[in-house]
Amino acid sequence: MKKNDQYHHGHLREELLRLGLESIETAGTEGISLRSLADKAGVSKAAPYRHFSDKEAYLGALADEGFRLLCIDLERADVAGTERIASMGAAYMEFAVARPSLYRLMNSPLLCRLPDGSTPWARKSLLMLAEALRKVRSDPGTEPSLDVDAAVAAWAYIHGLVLIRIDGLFPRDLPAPDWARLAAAAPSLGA
Amino acid sequence: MKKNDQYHHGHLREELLRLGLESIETAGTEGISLRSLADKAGVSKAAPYRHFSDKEAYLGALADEGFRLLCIDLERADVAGTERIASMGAAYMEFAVARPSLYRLMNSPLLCRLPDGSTPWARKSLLMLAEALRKVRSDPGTEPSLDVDAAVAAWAYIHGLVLIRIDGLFPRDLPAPDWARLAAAAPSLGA
DNA sequence: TACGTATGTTGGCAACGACAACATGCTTTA
DNA sequence: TAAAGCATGTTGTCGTTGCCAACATACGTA
Repeated sequence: MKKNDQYHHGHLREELLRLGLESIETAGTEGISLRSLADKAGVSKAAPYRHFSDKEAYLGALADEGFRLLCIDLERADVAGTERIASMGAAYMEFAVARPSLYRLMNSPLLCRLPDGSTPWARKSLLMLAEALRKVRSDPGTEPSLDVDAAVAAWAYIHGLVLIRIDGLFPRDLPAPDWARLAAAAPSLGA
Repeated sequence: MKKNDQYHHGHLREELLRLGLESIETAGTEGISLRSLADKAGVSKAAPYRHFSDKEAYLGALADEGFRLLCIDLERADVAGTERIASMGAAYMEFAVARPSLYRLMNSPLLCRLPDGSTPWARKSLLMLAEALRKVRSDPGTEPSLDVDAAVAAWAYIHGLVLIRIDGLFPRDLPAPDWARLAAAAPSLGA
């Protein structure tokens, strides 16, 4: 345990990411400011700039932190057998529903503006989905190679489904869709 | 034609929306400020607040303006026959690719925070998609009723596909998917 | 021990959203 | 027609934010 008010925080970078994950869902992505985070960390307003070149770099790091958490959930859901995709699809949707603002940040155009290699977990999570899809398809024993278009189709479906749900795009006055059933329908895609 | 520097602009609301549509793709959604728009319209910084209660109300109006444009494109693509959905799917993707920032705004969580009935064109465009889907399915002559889950499935697929494309989420170093073919695959959904 | 570097602080600037108080000009009606 | 009322635009201001420069502090290392 460190003394309370020392000049150097010690783990400010990790603390800022932790605080970001904590407040993004309550305050929304727009409600996150480096100044307010610095306040919460008990540190001056300019301190975050010692760890992140600008706000976009911080949000990029926060997004990748989100992908790290997603990878953990996907790993846990990666059961063997035919229900592999359904299980991962459900885990994927549960993650997004539990952390809607973070999920949006993770899939925002911000990511592709970041320097290559700055979001390793984002790449990892995509490869996990693609690999699971590949395994399911090669289970019958035909082609073990990855069909890019099929993977994108499945990804697009679950991604769109999740966004329509968490963004509240579906009209409130119409009968609500069966989200779980729709999420489980992902494997029937890309024939 | 009106005199140039008169006290009252006359069509400020429409002008602000027009300027917004014009600059959103070049400056990005984050780059839009009511102040800069007021400048471009040759009007003082507080003038926009006479027409929109706050920035969110303006962005909501801008989004609905986008849906109006989308409705026009969808209407044009609503050809009769079996390729109805493929045609509308292509039009949908072309719209989003041509106006990525606007498309993102139109499908942002902002919409569901707006008062009911403030985005009539958003509703219209969704109903157009659902109606087209219904027609295709009843073409064989079985059930004319709308299957909500099937409509959401098709919507989610094309929505996710478009977002993955315009947000640049697909890794640049992997072989690019065939977007057009994927978009045309929408009708095979939700069996 | 002294120096260099990483980390944190203070002060300040410009842009922005939003509000209040005021100015202007159209519209309606007495 | 004239005055009242309202819609619309202006000026001034405040608080917040991103970001930079100059400075302070502490840690590691030669």
